[in-house]
Amino acid sequence: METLKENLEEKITGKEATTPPLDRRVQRTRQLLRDALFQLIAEQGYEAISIQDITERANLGRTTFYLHYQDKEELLKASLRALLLELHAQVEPIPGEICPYHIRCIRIFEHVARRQPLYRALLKETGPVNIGNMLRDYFAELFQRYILERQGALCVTVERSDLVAAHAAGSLFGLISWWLTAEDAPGKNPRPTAAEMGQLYFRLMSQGAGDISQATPN
Amino acid sequence: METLKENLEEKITGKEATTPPLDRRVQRTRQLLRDALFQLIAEQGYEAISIQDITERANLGRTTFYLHYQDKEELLKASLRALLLELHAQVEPIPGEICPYHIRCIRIFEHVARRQPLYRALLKETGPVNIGNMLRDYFAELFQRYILERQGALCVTVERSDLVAAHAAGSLFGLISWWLTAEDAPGKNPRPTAAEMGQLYFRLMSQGAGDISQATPN
Amino acid sequence: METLKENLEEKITGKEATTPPLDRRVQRTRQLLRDALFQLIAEQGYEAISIQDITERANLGRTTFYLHYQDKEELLKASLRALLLELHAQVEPIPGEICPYHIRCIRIFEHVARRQPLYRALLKETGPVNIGNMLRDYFAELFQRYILERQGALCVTVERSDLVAAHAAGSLFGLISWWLTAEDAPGKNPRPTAAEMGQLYFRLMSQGAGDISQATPN
Amino acid sequence: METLKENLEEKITGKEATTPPLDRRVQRTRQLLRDALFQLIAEQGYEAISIQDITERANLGRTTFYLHYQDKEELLKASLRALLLELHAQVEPIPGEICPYHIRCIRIFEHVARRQPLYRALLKETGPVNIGNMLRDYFAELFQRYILERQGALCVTVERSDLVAAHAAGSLFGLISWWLTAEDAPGKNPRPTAAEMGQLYFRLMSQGAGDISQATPN
DNA sequence: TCCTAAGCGAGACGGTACGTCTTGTCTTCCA
DNA sequence: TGGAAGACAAGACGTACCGTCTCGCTTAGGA
Repeated sequence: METLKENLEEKITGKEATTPPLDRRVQRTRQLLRDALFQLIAEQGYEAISIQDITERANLGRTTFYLHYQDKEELLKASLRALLLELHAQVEPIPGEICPYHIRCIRIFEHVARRQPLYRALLKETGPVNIGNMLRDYFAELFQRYILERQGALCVTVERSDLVAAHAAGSLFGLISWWLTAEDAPGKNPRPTAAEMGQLYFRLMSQGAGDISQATPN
Repeated sequence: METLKENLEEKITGKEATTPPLDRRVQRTRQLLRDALFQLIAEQGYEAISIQDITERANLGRTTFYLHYQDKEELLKASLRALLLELHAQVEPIPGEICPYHIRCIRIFEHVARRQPLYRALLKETGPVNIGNMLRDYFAELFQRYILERQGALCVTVERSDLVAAHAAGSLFGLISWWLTAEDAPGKNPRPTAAEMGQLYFRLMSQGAGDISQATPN
Repeated sequence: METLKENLEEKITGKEATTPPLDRRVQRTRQLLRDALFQLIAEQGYEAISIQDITERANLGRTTFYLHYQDKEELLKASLRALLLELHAQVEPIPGEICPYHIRCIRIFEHVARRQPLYRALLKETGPVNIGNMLRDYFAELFQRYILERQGALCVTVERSDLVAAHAAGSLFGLISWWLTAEDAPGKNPRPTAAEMGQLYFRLMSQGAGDISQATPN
Repeated sequence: METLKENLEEKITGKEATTPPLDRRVQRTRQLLRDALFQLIAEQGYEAISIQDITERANLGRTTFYLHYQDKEELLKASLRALLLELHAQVEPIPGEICPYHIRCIRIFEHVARRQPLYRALLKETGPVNIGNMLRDYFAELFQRYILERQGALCVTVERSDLVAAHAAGSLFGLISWWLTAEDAPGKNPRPTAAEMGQLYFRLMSQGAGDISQATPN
C-alpha cells in the first residue's frame, strides 16, 4: 500500500533520480525554478507566466531553464508532483498511527488551508495540464484504496469502485473549489473551518445529501 | 425560476440581442466561428488552436475574427454559453411535462453522450476559461434550485445549500469525466449506459456510497 | 507656347473633363477631398495621412473616396496639378503684359510665399510622387522655353538646353527649400524677401557664383 | 576640416561604435540588411519594399530585423550614411594630393556613374527620408566649405554662403537627376560622360548660363 | 407628381503589413 | 562542466489600412 507514495516520489524526482548525486548546484537550480513557478502562479496564474518571468524570478539565465526542463509544462508537472507528495505526507497516517477516514478527510482540508493562495490560483485557472484532473486522479486513487479495503460494506459493488472513486474525487474537488472561493461576508454564514469541511465531506460521501427519491418537481 | 434559461439566452446572444436584426451576415459569421472552434477543439484541444486555424476552418479572413471577438477566449465563452443552453434545453422539462429529478440526471448523461467528442476534449484539457468550472457552476445552480424547492426533506440545512450544490456538481463532473475516459476493454465491465450513469448518480447523491463511518484502515 | 497651360488644365480636370457637366455635387466632393488633403499635408505631412483621415476631414464617407480616386496618390497628383496651374497663372505674364524674366523669378518666390506652409511640408517630406520632381520638371520646362527664345545669347549651345534647364530647376528648387527652412534668428542675417530671392536667383543663373576656376584648395 | 568625414563615420557606425568589438555576427547581419535594402531599392523602389522582403533577401528572420533597426526608415538612413561616406571617400583628395575643385566635380559624377542603378531609383522615388535632401545637404556642406576658403574671390558675400551652397547643391542634384534619366537615343546628342558633366557643372557654377539680364520675352 | 438614377453613408469582409512577444536552438564566453 | 549572455528563426498576436462589396437612404431631374 506504499506504492502510491513511492510512485509519487519516483515521479517527482523523475529522470533526476537517475544520476544519483546530481551536483548540488543542479538541485538548487531546479528548486529555484520550482519555487519561482509557484510564487508566480499564486500572483498571476499559470497562463500569464512566461519562461522569462520564471528565470528572472529565480535569478537565472533564460537558457538555463532549458538545461533542466523542456517546457513550462514539464516544470509545472514536476512542481505539482512535489505538491502532491506534500499532501500525501500530511494526510496518510504515520506507521503505527490509527487514523480513521474522517480524520484523513479533515487533514486534506487542513493541507489545502495551509497552501491556500496556491490552490486558489491552481483551481481557478487551469493551464494545459489541468491541476484539477491531477488532483482528482490522486483523490480517486485514495478512495479506491479505501473501497477495496472495505468491500462488501458499501452499497456499491467492487467492480464499480473506480466509478465511486471518481464520484468521491469530483465531489472533494468541488467542495475545495467552493471553500476557497466562498467569501466570509458579514450576514452570511461564516466560512466553515477545515474540520467542518472534512466532517461534512465525510457525511456526504457516506450518507448522501438525503433521500430525494420521491421528488416530483415542476 | 426561468431566470437561468433567460440568463443563458441573454449571455449567448449577448450584446447581439440589443440590435435585434443584426445583419444576418453577422449572425452567420459568428456561427461559423463557433462551429469551427468546436470542431478544432475536438480535433486538437483548445490550447493548440491559433486564431488563424479558426478562421481558416470557417473560411473567413483573420481580421474578421477581431470584428466579432476580442480573444480566442471570448469566442470560447460564447460557444460554451451556447453549449450550456443546449444542455439546458435537453434537460429541463418542457412546460406541462412531469419530470422527476432522476430522469433529469439521465438526460444530462444523454446530452453528454450526444456531444461525446467535444466533451472529451473540453474536460481533458482545460484552457484559461476552465469549462469545468462553468459546467460546475451550472450544475450547482441546477441543484441549488432543487434543494430550495425541497427544503426540509434533506439532511442538509438550507443555509449550506450552495455547499451541497458544489458537492453535487463536483461529483457529476467527476463522473462524466470518468465515463468519457473509461474504455470498453474486453474482460472489463462494459462502460455503463447513459441511463445507468444517471441512475447511479442519483443514488450517490441521495444515499451516498454507503456507511463507512466505522472504518479503521491501516 | 500655350500648350503648357492647356496641358496643365487638361491634366487637372483629367477624365473629369470628358463628361462635360458632371454634377455639381461631384465637383464639390472632389474639391472637398483636395482641400482636405492639402490641409492635412501641411499639418502632418503626406505619408502620415490615411484615406480615413482625408474623408473625415472632408466630412465624407470613406467609400466615397473610392468613387472619385483610386489612390491617395491619384488624389495627390490631381491636387498638385491644381497647385502648378495656380503657380503658372501667377507667374506667366498676362497677354499684352511685358514681363522680363527676372520679374518672373520674383513672382515664383511670391507664389511660394503665399503657400508657405504647404510648400514647406511638400518639400520636406516627399511621398511616392515626389512633388520635388514635379516642380523641377515644370521649372525645367519653363527655362527651356526661355533658352529656346534666346538661343545664341547664352554660353550654352541649344542642344544642351534640357541640361541647362535641369540646372536652373534644380537650383531654384534648392533655393526654395533653403528659403523655407531658414529661420529668422536674431543676430543672423534676416531671411531674404521674395523679391530678393528672385533677384539673387536670376543673378546666380546668369552670372554664376563667381570665377572660381583657379581654386587650388587642400 | 576633417570634421565632415568624422561626422559621417560616426553617424554610420552610430551607437555601434560605442561597444567596439560588437560581435562579428552583428556586423555581418547589419551588412546583409543594408545590402538587401539597396538591391531591392534598385529593383522595386523604396516604397514598395516590405520588411519581409528585406529579411527574405538577406536570408534572415523577420524578427531579426527589429533587433537592429526600428524601422525601414532607420535602415535606410544608416544605408544612406554609408553611401555618402563612400561618395566622400571617392571625392575628397587624399592627404597630400592636389585636387582642384573642378576635378572634384568630375569625381562626383564618376561616383554616381559607378552606382547608377541605385541612384536612379533613389532619385526617382523618394521615400519619407528624402535621399534628395540628404544629398543636397551634403553638397551644400561641401560647397560651403569651399566658399569659406575662397571668401572674397566670389561675387557673393560670405553671409550668404549657405544660400549659395543651396543653389550649388540644388543644381548638382538637378543635373544628376537629368543625367541619370536622359536616354541615349539615336539622333539625339549622346549622353555626356561623367567628365563632361563635371566640367559643365563647374562652369555653370562659376559663370552661370550666360548673361540673360536684358531678356524681354513675350 | 411620382420615380428612377445617381451620389453618398455605413459597415462587413478579405488581405497585407506592421511591430511586439514568446519560444526554443545555438554559439560564445566565464568561473 | 554549469551557467550567463545574447543572436537568431519561427510564428502567433492584435492593430491599422487598404480596396471591394452590399445595403439602404436621400435627392435631383425627367416622365
